[in-house]
Amino acid sequence: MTLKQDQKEETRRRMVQAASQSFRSHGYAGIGVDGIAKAANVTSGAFYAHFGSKDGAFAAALDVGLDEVIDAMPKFQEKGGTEWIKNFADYYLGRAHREDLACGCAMTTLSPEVVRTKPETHGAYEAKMTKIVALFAKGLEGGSEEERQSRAWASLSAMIGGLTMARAVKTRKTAEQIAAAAHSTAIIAAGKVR
Amino acid sequence: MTLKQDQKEETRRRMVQAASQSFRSHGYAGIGVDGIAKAANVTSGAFYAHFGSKDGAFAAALDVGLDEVIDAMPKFQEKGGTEWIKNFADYYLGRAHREDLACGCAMTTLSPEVVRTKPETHGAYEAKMTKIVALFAKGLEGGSEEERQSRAWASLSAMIGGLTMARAVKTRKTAEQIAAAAHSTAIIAAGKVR
DNA sequence: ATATAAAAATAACGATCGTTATATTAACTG
DNA sequence: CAGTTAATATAACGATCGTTATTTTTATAT
Repeated sequence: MTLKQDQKEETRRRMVQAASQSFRSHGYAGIGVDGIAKAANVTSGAFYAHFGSKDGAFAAALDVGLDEVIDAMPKFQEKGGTEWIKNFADYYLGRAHREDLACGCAMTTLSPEVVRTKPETHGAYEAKMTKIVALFAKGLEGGSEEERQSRAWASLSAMIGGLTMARAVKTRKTAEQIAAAAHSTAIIAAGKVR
Repeated sequence: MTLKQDQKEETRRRMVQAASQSFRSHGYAGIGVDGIAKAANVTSGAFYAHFGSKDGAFAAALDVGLDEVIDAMPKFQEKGGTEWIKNFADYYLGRAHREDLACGCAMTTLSPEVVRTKPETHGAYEAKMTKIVALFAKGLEGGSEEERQSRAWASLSAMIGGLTMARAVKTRKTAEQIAAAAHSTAIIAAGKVR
């Protein structure tokens, strides 16, 4: 690994991070290539050398964003049992996460953008989300694998929808009402109540 | 009501509808003023005469979008009882709604955009959503008013989150798995299981 | 040290961005 | 019918859009 390769890798890391935060904060169309490049302390030249297109940068940001979830899931679950889901929901719907768009979970910030991307990106999204749901389901008990995955989808739905509304609302009071409701349902949905 | 006023009203109606569909389809930053004006068969001149700014058009689109939900809610509930929620979830997570972004419910398509708007729009969003939840809760049974509203938030969370993911995924098979899971949880959340 | 390679910066492209100012059209009032 | 007013169209603004081509910089290999 030569020095030049190191620097290139470092530059790419910074650019992916800048793209990631920018797309989450401002949406796909809400930030420009120059803006992302500037946030990474490079210029558009480096941007296109690494990503090829704005679409490409979004795909990369989505990829690492969902990988963050994939990496985090086992850490929540490492103690065994099913109490991890409470900790997960605590974090996901808690104030810190609610009030940080730039570093907010990609499932909530980027999913609404994926709808408008090219089919290729749809496919990558589905693959990663399926992986996330499989990991989520691994931390659930009872029922068949298919049932557990269904409960995982349901629990994630509640958290993502709740987080989205809680963020859109003006007062913290209402945001917390929404978060509490979604929190409760996310946990129930994950359990075997059906 | 003079002819001129009639025409102005008609123009505004077309523009609000164009803004509504455009913002839902492409997101706030994904469509330009000229694009919206063209979709309404007018020019940017008429746009600014009516809305004052692009922000203003978004606020108007959000307003009518959430009013659509407010208007629809009593229609679902008119027969009394709680079975209406199944019909609501059927529609909300069904294929037709999943595959129509432009006419898709504003709660799902516009909420992620509201996060980035000015405080004023946040406030309008909260007011309308609170109204929607109150109407939703009116169709639920058991528990206090506060509990019923909490269940309404929870049920909406599941539907919105589920719809968002179902739309982002590539294959219909997976979309339907997500929709089914969210559907089930939306109904359970609306009932008094907690 | 010099030549070669790659990485990033710079400059420029036409297109579109949101917005303002002005001009044109058409309906209302007398 | 003439004059006024309101609604919409037109034209233009500087800024930014995504992208390509070229130039500069810098590290590696000879």
